Amino acid sequence: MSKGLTTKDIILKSAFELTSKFGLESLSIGELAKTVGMSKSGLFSHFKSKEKLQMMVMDYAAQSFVDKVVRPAIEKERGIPRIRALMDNWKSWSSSYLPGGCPFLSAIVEFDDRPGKVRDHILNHQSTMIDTFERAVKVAQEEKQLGPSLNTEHIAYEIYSNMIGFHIYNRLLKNKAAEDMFEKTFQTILERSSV
Amino acid sequence: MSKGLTTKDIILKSAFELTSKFGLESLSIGELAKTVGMSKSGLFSHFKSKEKLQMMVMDYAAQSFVDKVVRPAIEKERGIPRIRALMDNWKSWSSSYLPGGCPFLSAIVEFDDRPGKVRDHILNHQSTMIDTFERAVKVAQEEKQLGPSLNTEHIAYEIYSNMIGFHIYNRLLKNKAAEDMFEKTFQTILERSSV
DNA sequence: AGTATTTTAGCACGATCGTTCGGTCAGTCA
DNA sequence: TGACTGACCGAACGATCGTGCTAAAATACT
Repeated sequence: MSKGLTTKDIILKSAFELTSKFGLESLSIGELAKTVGMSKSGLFSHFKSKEKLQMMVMDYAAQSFVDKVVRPAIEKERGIPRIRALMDNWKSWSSSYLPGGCPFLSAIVEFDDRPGKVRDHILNHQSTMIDTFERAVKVAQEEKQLGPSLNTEHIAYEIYSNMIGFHIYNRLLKNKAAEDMFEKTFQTILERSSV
Repeated sequence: MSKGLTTKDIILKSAFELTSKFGLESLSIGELAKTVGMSKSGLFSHFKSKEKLQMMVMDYAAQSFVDKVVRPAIEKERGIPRIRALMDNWKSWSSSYLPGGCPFLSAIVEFDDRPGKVRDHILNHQSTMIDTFERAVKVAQEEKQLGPSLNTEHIAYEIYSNMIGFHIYNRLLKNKAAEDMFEKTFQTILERSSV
């Protein structure tokens, strides 16, 4: 492992945290260099454009999501326990590893009218994330814990909407009942879908 | 009505559209001046800081939401038809009057880690919006179209989450089934809540 | 040890940011 | 008619933006 890789990781970790708090567009190279304690140009030479930095930050975020949310969930038993674990892991991920809001959500919102490589990159990651939910639902279906005829894409949509709704209620609105409503809605989705 | 008021409205309309596309932070005074065809300083003198401009843009957005979504819905009969109208009006509002994404959503996401007057302002508007949903649900309850014991705050949460989820699926992910899933989820929320 | 390669800093560039200032021009009212 | 007001512009400010160039410092390799 070369020194460069380590430095790059330190930079990306800081960039990830700044993105969580202020978004991908507000992430500036000068500010980032200041927080990691190196020169603007020294930092810049690791990436070679802001676009590449932004995409690497999203990769870093995706990696973090896979490590802390998806992988531990896959080790749980197939079916509903695995879906349950995805929800739990995601909640602890966003409370323990994100100093601000969800970097995917802000990236989506910021870039949905900015066509280009960064937008496509974000879209890819987000699709993968939703696919993960849908696959977990399908597995529960195979395990006969969920009805055989239900629309798995729709269930994934409802799970996703519930997560985003919770995230906004919890973070911006600071609504005390957010977690409770999130749980109740999640339970309802499952019950309505069970055999 | 003075000339200034008219000009200010033109500016705010443009600012509203730019915000819808690129967010409240990316809204720059120079760019805005260019799109409305006046000088940066001439435009600036109408607001007196970027903060005030941002807050006025949010006011403009809220006014537009009330005019196009809330008020027409209130003219419908009390109860479920009114909730239905809120959903329909909101969908046509975001497709007909927004050149980009929902300005409230982007503002929320951008500012939830930027304490200050702008953040508080956004929070106020968003709370009002959610209150509107909750009140419509309560009215349906009074009309005995929805169960007497249900948690109206929770229903408003589910309606809101469904809207945000649809918005993201529809706009960023360009998912063809987005509208269909939105409708099905909305129906489910109502059916589950009816007496 | 000395050489080659990578990593970092320094400096500068053109552009744009929000903001201020001085001034012009039209309209209002005494 | 003359004083005053408000809308608007052009120029400029200090700061910061992303991005190059060059050279020094640090590291890896022989």
